[in-house]
Amino acid sequence: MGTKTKKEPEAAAATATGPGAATQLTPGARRILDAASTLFYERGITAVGVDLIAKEAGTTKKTLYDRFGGKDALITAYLHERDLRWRAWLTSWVDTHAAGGGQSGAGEPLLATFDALAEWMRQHNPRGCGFVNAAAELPDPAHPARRVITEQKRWLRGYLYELSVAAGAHDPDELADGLALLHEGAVVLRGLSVVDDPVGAARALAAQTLERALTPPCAAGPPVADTPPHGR
Amino acid sequence: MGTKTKKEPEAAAATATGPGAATQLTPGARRILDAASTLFYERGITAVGVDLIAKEAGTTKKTLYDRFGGKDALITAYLHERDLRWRAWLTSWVDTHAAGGGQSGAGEPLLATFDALAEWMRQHNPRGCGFVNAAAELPDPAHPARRVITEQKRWLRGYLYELSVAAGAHDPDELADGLALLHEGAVVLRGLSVVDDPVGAARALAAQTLERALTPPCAAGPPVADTPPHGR
DNA sequence: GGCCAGGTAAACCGATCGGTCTACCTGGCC
DNA sequence: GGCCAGGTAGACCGATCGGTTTACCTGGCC
Repeated sequence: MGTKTKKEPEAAAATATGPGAATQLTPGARRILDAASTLFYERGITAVGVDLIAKEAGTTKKTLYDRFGGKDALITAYLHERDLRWRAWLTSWVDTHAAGGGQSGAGEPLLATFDALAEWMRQHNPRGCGFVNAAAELPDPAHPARRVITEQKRWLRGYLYELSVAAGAHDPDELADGLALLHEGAVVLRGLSVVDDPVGAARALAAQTLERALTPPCAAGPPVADTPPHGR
Repeated sequence: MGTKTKKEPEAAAATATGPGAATQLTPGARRILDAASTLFYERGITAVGVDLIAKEAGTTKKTLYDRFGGKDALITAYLHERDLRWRAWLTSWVDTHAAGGGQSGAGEPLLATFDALAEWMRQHNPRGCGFVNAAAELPDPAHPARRVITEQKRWLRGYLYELSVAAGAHDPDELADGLALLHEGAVVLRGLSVVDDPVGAARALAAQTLERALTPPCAAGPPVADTPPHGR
């Protein structure tokens, strides 16, 4: 094989590396990724074939394989970009909606994350969390997209932890875990018509939790044993 | 198309109707359903083909189609049986572990549901909730298995509601919603290595919530506005 | 003009998909 | 013995899967 310029699909850079790498894409690649994002989320990853993606994007499989290298890389790119969008959405929402004078105190940014989630889901989330769905369809732990999925969840927990510390929680780890639980639960229960307003319920429960987590531990906390019967 | 005895795959009864219908199955059908359950859960529904299921069960596709009628019905039967197992597990656990003198009061049965969940997942749940995963792979709302999925979630919420009423919660609806949220969140976050002990965290948060939900509303509740900024 | 990245069009590959079919064997029941 | 449900074995169907290949067109840049 000569030293020609072929080989190594360039968009592979968008799959695993730099944050802004997903921005500059060939027009064809852009349409492919957009089409793939919609189809993967709405119909499922394994249920959507590359032929359909290419057709829907108005291109051919050739372009798809030239730009992305394969379906797995395209899946990874889809999740990566979705992750970037969600992070940007959440942080900018929190920055704008909780920066001013929140009347409910230091926990305002943490509560705002639930409002951001509600609006995000209202706009583009009728089928639950794209990452949880993807994880369901990609059992292989070695699949490159798995890293993107776990990173997304880990980032949210980390973000909630930062906000918890900033809010002055006396156990930011516990608070972040609890709020992460509520986030995931709300996303899952939405779409499955079992709870009327899952995000609202999660926010209400979060407000209760916050109230307790932000008051000094000596204030009103009864000395209940918080260790479950079977320990650990 | 005479009036012969062919037609109408019998196991279709196990897909949509009666609760105990899944019990009496042909030996071959039993092996097929067992194999399908394992494969569907561990590798994903769309990723597993009927050929593999038949081979793994030591039968042929002929038997599979004779007994179940098609892949969709087999999927439905898989979810239905898993649902039955989970309900039996949860209720029997709560009955045996919370019937006696729970020292933490009337909320004991509700807390016990989290212990039941923890043990259930420890035994057979490395890949998250089979129903959530299935929902991710079956976008079509008309798919027969969707009914089983939503029924499973609805049942859990209903069960939590009953226990909440029995515990004397002054807002059993709100409590059931909150606990359902924690259940789902715990199941999702397990397997995605982001929180050390999701079920434990959920249980701890549930204990806090219970404490508040079971005390009279006039006790210590500050009159904070529980309406989010943007209402609803 | 030459070069080349980017793209379109379409044939092609082996494998697998869900599903059907014929043929034959077995054991129990009437 | 006849009948039949249940099962095994395996060929077969059209469609689609992920992926590769050849050929040709286009516009910009040197």
